Amino acid sequence: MPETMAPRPATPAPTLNDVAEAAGVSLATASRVLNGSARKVAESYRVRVADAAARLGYTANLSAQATARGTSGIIALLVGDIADPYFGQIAAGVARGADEQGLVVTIAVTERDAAREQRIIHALRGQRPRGMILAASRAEESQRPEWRAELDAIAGVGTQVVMLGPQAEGVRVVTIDNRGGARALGAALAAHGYRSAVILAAAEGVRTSDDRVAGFTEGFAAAGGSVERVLRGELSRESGERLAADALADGVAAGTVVFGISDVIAIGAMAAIRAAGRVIGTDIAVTGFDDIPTCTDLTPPLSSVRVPLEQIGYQTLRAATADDWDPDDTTFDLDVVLRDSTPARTS
Amino acid sequence: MPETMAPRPATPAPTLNDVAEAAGVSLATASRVLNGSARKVAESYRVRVADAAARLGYTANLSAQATARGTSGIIALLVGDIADPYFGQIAAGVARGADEQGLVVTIAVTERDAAREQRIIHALRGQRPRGMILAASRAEESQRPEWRAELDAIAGVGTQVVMLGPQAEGVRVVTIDNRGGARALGAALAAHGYRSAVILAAAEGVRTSDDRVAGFTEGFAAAGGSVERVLRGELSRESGERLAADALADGVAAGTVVFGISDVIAIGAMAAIRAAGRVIGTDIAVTGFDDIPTCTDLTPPLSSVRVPLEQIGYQTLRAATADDWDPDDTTFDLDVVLRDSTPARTS
DNA sequence: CACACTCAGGAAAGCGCTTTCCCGCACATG
DNA sequence: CATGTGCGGGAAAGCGCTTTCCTGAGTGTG
Repeated sequence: MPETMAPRPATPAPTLNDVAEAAGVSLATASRVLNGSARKVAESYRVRVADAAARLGYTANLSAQATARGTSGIIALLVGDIADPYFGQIAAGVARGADEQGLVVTIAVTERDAAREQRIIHALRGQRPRGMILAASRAEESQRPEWRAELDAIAGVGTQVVMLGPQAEGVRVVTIDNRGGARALGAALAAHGYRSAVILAAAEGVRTSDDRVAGFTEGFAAAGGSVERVLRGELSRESGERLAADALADGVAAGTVVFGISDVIAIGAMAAIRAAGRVIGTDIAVTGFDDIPTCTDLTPPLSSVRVPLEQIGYQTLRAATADDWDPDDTTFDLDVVLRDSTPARTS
Repeated sequence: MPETMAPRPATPAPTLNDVAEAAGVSLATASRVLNGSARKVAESYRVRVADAAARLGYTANLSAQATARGTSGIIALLVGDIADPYFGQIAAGVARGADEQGLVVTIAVTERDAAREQRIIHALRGQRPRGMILAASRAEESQRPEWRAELDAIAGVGTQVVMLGPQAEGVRVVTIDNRGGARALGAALAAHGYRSAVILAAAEGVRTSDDRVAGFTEGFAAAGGSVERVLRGELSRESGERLAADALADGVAAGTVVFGISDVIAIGAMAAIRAAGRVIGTDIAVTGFDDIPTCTDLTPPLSSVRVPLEQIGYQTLRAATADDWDPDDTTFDLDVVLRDSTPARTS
């Protein structure tokens, strides 16, 4: 082992024992002073210990603390892709909540792959985390037996599991009313005079996508519109671009609205539409979903449905840590935000 | 404590002891089989243990393992704001590298605040992480004595610190050649016929910002351009918008190029310019830095300097874990990408 | 056949904490 | 003055692992 740089100083980290000795008290007392205990310690001892700790630059060894206590201050967060602004915002909310409670968050990337997710969950169980937040799970997963077994095992170590998404047995759930939001979006567009729509979605079985497709269809149809086609791909910009190109190749009538079930998909679609020489808005309208910050910077600005992701992340953390938990608190309502990418049709 | 949902099953997590008993071997043997040891174990024992572990759904308690070993498999990552695509991409690279090596990454948000950062570092030291990646530190920090003391203490617990940014004593460093990239950008714009520039930067002392300002100025001036003004704010869209509005209020000549030292700043500037009724590109040109994915989706597409953030994140992780470490591997060169927001001037 | 030697399991001593007990002290009570 | 009762410090027993020893069995040698 070369050990090229940063030769470890011979100063090992001070232990609680060191602090106790320096303060001239017992280990037990030092522990009580420094790491919140119910028992009182005389003021005189308290200061001596606190001083010694400060002087030595003591920091409790969290691992040791966790083994002794049998529980850690860790929140495990599983996201599909941390570079995606969708998950980034959620992570920001989770991080804020965790910070408030003095918890640490470990993050893992599932790449939206179920097998990978399960492996990660199994590995993370070893941390004995206080809570585990599943932000990228599919609906069907929660039915599979191995999955159930893993979840039970997790509950066994005292970890509270929270899923962001659809109802599921035995875990707390924070739901986004994707269906309702999409319904409102469909209705709003119909009210704007649109009668024909093409939907660009993710694969069937991705619950978020399915809900948005269903909701939009309901709302749009109820107000007299009709969904011509639903094309399925992935939750990515590239997929949106490809699907939109396919649709355009098959012919898309002027006055149609293209609904990308997430903003990144819609953004890809905009690129494809432009590349095909069509005009976004007056010719082909486009709307997304999520209302990521980029929406307002596009030309034309992209219509969307605002999803308060940071808030959601925060609530999800709360759900993981709160002793009492009222599921009613945690359905988020969404606002439709129409912009110039879906101008009112005055025909 | 209401304990509303998910009543903990009475099944506590199986311990290594349970596995050993189930397999009819000693604790030591079980440990050697399951958690990589140099010592050999007879095949017959090996299978019995492995079977028992699988049957019981055993997962090693990482905290206990860490206390016993005196070192953990944790990488602590400090970012300014995880919702910012800049940090999001870096985090993705770090996560990928960590996953490859079976490490876990804990993430903390400094909000770009030095005091907060220091608090977090102190707290995270308790984890005894294998490595700590500082992605949002300022240059001056590394000089302050408390800072040095904290860093020494961290090294004392065996944590390898890696800073993303300027050179610093005693820690490994991964550098982005901001100055060089910006110089190239300035030169390229001058070559495109621009002669006058306004720079929108972050506060003085933010090293990344300072380097980009300096580099751009060098490159632009060397080729005959002149930087009219440098306005300072923060690294955010809002700041970019505000600064650009200020500049416009003071008057900006047609043919000037506005350089936002990060893409988000440039994007804010684009909004302000448009709001002022000016045309981006032909009238006032705009360029950013970082080349976040959004750049190509803007209208006009935003010129920028490509910074391979995911790669950089990956390399910082390597820097944190590699035994041998060659600092030369880790200066990243940047590519200028000119798009329609800075058309060639044909005057 | 006595005598080093390996080899691999198991007992047990940690790792740095928390927490249960025990115990001596000071004060209150009859 | 004997007894009861809090109170709070300290000894020590864990927590679930790793790792150092110790030990007995199996080899090879002269």
